[in-house]
Amino acid sequence: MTQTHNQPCAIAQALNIFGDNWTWLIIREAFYGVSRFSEFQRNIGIAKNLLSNRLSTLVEQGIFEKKNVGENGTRYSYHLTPKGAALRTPLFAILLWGNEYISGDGNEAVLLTERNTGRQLTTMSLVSESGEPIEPNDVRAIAGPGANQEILDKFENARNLKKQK
Amino acid sequence: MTQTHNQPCAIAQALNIFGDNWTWLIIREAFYGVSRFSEFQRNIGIAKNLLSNRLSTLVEQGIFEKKNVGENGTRYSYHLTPKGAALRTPLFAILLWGNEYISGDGNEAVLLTERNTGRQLTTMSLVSESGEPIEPNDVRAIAGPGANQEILDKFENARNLKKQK
DNA sequence: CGGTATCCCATTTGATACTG
DNA sequence: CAGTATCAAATGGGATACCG
Repeated sequence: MTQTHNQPCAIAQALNIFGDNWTWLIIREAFYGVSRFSEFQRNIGIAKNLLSNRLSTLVEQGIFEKKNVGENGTRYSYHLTPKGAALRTPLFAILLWGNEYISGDGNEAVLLTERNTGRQLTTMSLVSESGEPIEPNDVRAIAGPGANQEILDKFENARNLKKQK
Repeated sequence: MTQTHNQPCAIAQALNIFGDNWTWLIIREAFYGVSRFSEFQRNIGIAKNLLSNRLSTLVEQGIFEKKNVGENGTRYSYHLTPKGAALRTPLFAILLWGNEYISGDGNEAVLLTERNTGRQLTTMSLVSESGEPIEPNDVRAIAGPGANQEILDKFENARNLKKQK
């Protein structure tokens, strides 16, 4: 698509930013410590003009911060803002899913581990206010304060579908 | 891009499937209980040929299961497989990020709640083997058994970058 | 209903060249 | 180094028509 939708659902909104694969890969590289234009380019294998576009958008969106680090103004670094760093959660979620369902056990190219124990981490979960992990079945999606009629209808419809069962 | 990369990293692999926004939206709809071709089409506003393509790919990938539910073979339903249902984690992660950093507090179109208490869920976390949520700073990404030289280099490089600080 | 086939247009892409 | 400019080629997009 590439074309923007205007659904109020945050998923659709977020996808307007991250619909492009390059963008995810750029952010992944940032988590690995990459901050320079040429490094992104080399590691990802992206064309310069595309990288330039994507980085500009990400800076506009407040996900990266561009700093001048050159002695004479010819070098820049791109670092994740808090907003950008918060993308670690979706990114890790995708990684764990891919490890389990694409790579498969024993073939993972990248693993997540607990720093202290070195143990592998394979599970990600919603956490309650009291700090307890919540089972997927105990989670409900509901319409929020920013919902429009379309979303209200959708949840109404979802309720009806469940009743029919 | 659309073009497939062949990096072994599970993120890149997963993006080969989900690089397309339509795909995420289709899966989102599936979580809302949608299972029919025409419903997907109407709710997402996607062209028929595109929907057909995307669904075919998703069935091939083992994310949806296509069942014949028609009396005379003219009706089908698409349901998430366990592999597909596991995408709830990345999807929720994206939703929470979008709620916090795009919609903002009080403007969320869709919220996640705990079924029993009705309390809003805003946090997602990696969970240790012993069932404890892990802080982001306590997580390390390391090269796994399926890593190639490129990935090993990347982590080597990341270590060097940290030492410099 | 659940698609497939076809067409045409807008966009995206990557390569190359160029610049401060 | 960190881009911008340009451009031909490929791709993705939606609309329409058609089918079992």
